[in-house]
Amino acid sequence: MPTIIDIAKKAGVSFKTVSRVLNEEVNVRPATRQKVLDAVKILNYRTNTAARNLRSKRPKVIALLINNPSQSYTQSVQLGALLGCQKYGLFLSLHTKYDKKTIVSLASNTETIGFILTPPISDNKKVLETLSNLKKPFVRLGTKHPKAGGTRICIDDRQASYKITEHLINLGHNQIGFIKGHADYETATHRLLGYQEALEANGLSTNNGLIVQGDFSYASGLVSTEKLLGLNEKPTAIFASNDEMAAGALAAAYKKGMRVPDSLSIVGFDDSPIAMAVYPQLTTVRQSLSDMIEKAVEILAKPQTDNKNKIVILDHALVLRDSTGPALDT
Amino acid sequence: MPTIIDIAKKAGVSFKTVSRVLNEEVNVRPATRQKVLDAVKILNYRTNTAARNLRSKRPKVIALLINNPSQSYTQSVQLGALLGCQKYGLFLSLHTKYDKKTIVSLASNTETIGFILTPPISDNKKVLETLSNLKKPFVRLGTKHPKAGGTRICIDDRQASYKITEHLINLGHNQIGFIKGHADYETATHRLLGYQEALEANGLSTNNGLIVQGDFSYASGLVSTEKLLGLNEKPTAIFASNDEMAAGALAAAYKKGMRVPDSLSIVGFDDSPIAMAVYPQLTTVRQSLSDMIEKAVEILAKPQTDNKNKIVILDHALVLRDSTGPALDT
DNA sequence: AGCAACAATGACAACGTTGTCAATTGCTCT
DNA sequence: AGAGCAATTGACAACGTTGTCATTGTTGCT
Repeated sequence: MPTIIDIAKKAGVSFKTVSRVLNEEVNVRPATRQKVLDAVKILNYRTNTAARNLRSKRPKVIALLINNPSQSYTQSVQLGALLGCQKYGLFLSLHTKYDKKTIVSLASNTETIGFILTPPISDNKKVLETLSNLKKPFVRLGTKHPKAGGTRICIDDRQASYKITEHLINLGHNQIGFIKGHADYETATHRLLGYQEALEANGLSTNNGLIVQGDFSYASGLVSTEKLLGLNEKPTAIFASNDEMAAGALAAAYKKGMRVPDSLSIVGFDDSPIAMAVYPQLTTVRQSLSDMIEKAVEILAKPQTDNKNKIVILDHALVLRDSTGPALDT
Repeated sequence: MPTIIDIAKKAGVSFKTVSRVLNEEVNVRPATRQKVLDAVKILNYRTNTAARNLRSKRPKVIALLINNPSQSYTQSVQLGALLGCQKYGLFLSLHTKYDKKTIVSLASNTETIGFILTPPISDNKKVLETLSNLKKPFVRLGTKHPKAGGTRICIDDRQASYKITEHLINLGHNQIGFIKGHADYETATHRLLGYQEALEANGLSTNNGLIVQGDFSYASGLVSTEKLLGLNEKPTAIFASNDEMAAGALAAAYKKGMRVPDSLSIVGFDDSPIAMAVYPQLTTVRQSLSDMIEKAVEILAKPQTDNKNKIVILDHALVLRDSTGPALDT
């Protein structure tokens, strides 16, 4: 492998000048820069990151904190994180433990640039408290709440929820059941709010026992739906706060012998792979977690822009598939 | 951050001895080792990996080649890879492009330890040819075929397939449709063979037009099942070569108004998250891709053991859920 | 006790880069 | 043309570790 010294010889300059060119420092004459770049190309030079890190102490590792590695959203999270890190020449370290000790030890590692928190860790009090004392930047995914600082990246869950609820209302549904997500997730609250606002805006009651607590799992979607379908005033549509619970809702409907969407409409949220694997395929809200996390990596990788306490709101989209249909005439 | 020199002072030895202890070299007196370890603990020392990498030139990166990052199996692959890398203090670099140029450039990077190939790349002729000229170790997942060398890690697809087919036969099914996987995947062939062997062993015909070509996608599972259900001699059970196709098969059954498992049994393969998200939940074969890949990382991380051309066969398990039931009396 | 053989430790260079500061070059202005 | 100044380049140390080789300590044997 060639070193900057080899490049320097080839280009007829000092190796320090080569270093300057490679680091895009100012005050290098264009002609000199070109000579160096040519030599780099000819010798197929690649920076030795170990040497660079040793001397420059530029940190190189992003710590990604995730709660439950088996959850469906982690796939795109990991993918986005890896791709983002590669884009900026960084390394990713993945953690499913996030006690104080772990975080402090990560933060005290000079190689660590900062942290990315995924829900529900984004709103975990202890973690935020620990991080706020540590002077390392961190990005929180899927939350709007200012709390202990850090850049936040999310979609407008409330608006998305409003829109998908309105979609159901427009189909004629006026008894819409809602399965709430796990209380630790801030998104769960926003999705509920959006649902309630849409009902109110359309003159429907929001206080009729149609809201059931779930926890984002398939099992909770199933149980919650069974509860809803056992009510005297059965819902004609069910809004599950994520796709996994919507899949559970489908299962509950089938068990009762109901056909979706003929006698019951179901919507989910996330557009995870599951949404297209169930029958009928789910009407849902698409959000790109991998975009979120790539953005998060970018923010940590380029700290020059002032991102403290900033909030980034990404796009979402309503995805209409086959799990929703007109309400039955009653 | 303390350095080995600080540790050396604290422990009253030379910094070289500290280095020896940290690298678990032989020929260090236990008492000396203990003094060093105590100092390490007290000062909370952490090795500076940049310095270590610079001097030792021990390579530190594992290149993971995957075909389609959106496929369901990639989640556990990535997870296993990341965890494995962390266990051995390595870094993971993920690649979805695997043309000759990419591979050569990765291999020429001195930081690269070796490659892990996931299906169908494990049996990609071009890739194997390129790699065999490059003197970097590689591990191939999900294939038994010797071809161009490299350690192979897989389950016994044939036996697993045999067992799940036999499960259907024992339920009384004698018309079992089979949806083949994508031809590029070696596992697709083994699964077919296991199915055929089980039929033969039980005196059933294997040559009756009940084998349809799929490509491991949901859509192909759906279309293939429609074909099978359109036959004069309809199958009473369908064996889809993976869970995604099984989900498609379920959809096709529902479209026809059939109930699973009452009028049609369906089995999948992989036990991916989808298997538990559909209704009814799938009877399938569990294989742990994350175990496979952790093993792969281990093999690359500890090259001292002679693993050339070795094959590692991991366990699998039949998972009986709700998508299979007794055959109809006809 | 004396010596060999080997185990244990230490001294110091080297890895490839960036940081610091000094030296040189080129430009502007009189 | 020469002074003065900024832009550009270069010389060399330093980063924290491991590799090499020399030195010291210990054990077993005669």
